[in-house]
Amino acid sequence: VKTRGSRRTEQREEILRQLDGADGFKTAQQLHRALVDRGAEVGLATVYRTLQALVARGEVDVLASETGESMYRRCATDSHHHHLVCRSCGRSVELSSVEVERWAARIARKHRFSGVSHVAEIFGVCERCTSSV
Amino acid sequence: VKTRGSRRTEQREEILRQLDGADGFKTAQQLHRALVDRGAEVGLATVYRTLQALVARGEVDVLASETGESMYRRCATDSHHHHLVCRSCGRSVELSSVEVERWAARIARKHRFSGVSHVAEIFGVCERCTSSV
DNA sequence: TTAAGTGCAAATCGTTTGCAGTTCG
DNA sequence: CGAACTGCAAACGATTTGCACTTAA
Repeated sequence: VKTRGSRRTEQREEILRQLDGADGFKTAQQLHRALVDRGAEVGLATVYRTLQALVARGEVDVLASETGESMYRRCATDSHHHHLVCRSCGRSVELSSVEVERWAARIARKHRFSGVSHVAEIFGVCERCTSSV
Repeated sequence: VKTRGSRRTEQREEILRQLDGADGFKTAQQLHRALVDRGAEVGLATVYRTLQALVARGEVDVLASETGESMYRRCATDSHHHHLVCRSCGRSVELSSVEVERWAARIARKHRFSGVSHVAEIFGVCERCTSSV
């Protein structure tokens, strides 16, 4: 286990800036492309490494898209929550749900599973994307 | 769109047999390894192609593991449902949840998202695996 | 100075595909 | 016979890593 993300570097700032500017979940590749297009000099590997570090520190949320790629977003809430994600643009809404939490806990208890975690994400097409097609 | 899985072949039978024998979600690679170990002559590509076909026909369930790999299982219920999956052995329990369905529908409506789908899986370690460590 | 960070290219890993040779119906 | 199917190896796309070089502290 290395100590990562302890320094302030140009590229790290750029990546954070990009994350803040995004209004939804983006893949590492999308973020990198955006950075390059914008003129920022950051390598793809660095984007991956940085995102990894940010996730480890809990500063960024990851979720697996329906196709299996990891998507990242800087979330407002630092506690556990779920998302409603637009399949088309990645725009997302943070959700906290007592129902889901209770459901997961109840099921786990019932079947005597330990070390339980759960994922619950809703995918769809947001209003803006629906009308722009 | 091709017509796939219309024939009865030796390898298809082996794969189905393997799926029936499994008591939880398995990756394509795990299934393939098991088949080879058992002496069945099936190529990895065939396993992937067959699983794909089975999923398309709704005879098999897929879900993305926490690490992003696809895991397959022959499910009893043919309608939409969720799972409680053991991280250690893959053993799983099928769940149907009115709460989750209602929650997803309510959230989608509220934010005016269309074409909505959702995933909700619970991961943990089953009793048997917990005690065998 | 020196551990942390970076770019690049090569390496992984899961999965898909092109193709030539089988096989089911 | 002809469309499905198969194996194999090459192709892929996302992510990781080895390495030599740079830089923050």
